[in-house]
Amino acid sequence: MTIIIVKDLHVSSTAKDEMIEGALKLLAMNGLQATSFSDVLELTGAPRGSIYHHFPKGKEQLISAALKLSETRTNEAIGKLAGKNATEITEGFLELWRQLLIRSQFTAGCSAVAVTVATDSKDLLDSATSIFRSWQNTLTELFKSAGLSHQSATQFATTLIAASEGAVVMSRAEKSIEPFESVASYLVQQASAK
Amino acid sequence: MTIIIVKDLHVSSTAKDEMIEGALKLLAMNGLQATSFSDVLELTGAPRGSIYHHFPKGKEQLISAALKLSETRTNEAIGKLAGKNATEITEGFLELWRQLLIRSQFTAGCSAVAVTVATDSKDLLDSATSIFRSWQNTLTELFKSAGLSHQSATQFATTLIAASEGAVVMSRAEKSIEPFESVASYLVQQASAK
DNA sequence: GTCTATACGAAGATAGAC
DNA sequence: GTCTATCTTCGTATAGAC
Repeated sequence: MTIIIVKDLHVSSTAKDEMIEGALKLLAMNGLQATSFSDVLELTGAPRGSIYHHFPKGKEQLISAALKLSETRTNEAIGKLAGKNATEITEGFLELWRQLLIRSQFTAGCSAVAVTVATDSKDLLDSATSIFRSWQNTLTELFKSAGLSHQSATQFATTLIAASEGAVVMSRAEKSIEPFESVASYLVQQASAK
Repeated sequence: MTIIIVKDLHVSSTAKDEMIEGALKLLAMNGLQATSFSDVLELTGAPRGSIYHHFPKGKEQLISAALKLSETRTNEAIGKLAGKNATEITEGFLELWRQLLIRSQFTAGCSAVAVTVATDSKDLLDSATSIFRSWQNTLTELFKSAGLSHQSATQFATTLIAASEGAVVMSRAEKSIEPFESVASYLVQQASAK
């Protein structure tokens, strides 16, 4: 009897989805300009002929789809923190970034940051803005449900996002979890005091 | 009588310095890959023939010099906060970023972040790391002089840097000072409680 | 939906004259 | 130190066959 190990079981993944997925991965690791069609094709094994079939508007459309995917995914993850207290919400959000850093061995970061600091396209900047805004809104609501005032929830949500983003960049630069954990520890402390 | 207005009076600026200066500006605005020699030449008016005269190792050398310039400048600015209390140090550091955002109308950010999220060069990543590390060290010392414990100073310095970096990115995305000010307000509050 | 081939431009880098 | 010209590579995009 032979056992077949399927490395990645994507039940209904199309070539298009694979490309979006690959673009997101490369975006987070290499930045916007360094995410080329060639790289995406190499990573996904997708055929070159498919690019402009699936993304007639070219690269912007692919990147835009990748950002949209990132927004959906992260919002799903954040949504699971509903009903928890401020400390748990903070820890849960930080855990998402911690996993990204560790799994990628400090080579990956936030796709929205990568795009924001490198794009000249209004549309792509808007897509990145949409990500930050949705996190902001969701986290603010969660913190309010956890008992924080509107003002306090808003401010702490924004700070949590900003500090996480910055900490991820610092840990990528250092190739060490240390800066991230230092910031994480501080934030959890703050949340627990609320 | 004719009045001659000199737009930029750099007493002893060489073509090389102008190019480094220009590269830093473009890096902060457009990101790493989008900072091309052509753009630097256009911005500075430097002659194309000078590039490989001044930077024989090419683009990496130019970017590396720009990061070094950024490190020197920011450290000078941070150094001026010596002897101040925790609140003033925090406000002073934040003010540097606020000025960058406002002067550039939310088009510029941190060059070290731009490089970290977009480079594949070990050397350039190290240059960025050096920037974060020097801020970290300097701010930690300042906070210790202001009366904080070693542990507390370290953690707050790291968080201040991370949160500032993240807030700058968010404000660039939103093209509004709001996210930055929300984070800044929170951080100053925290510093004042120490 | 996928393939090959190719056009087109931009960017980094080099050579040699002045 | 600066100039022009050129080379190579690479990335996006297009065309047309299968």
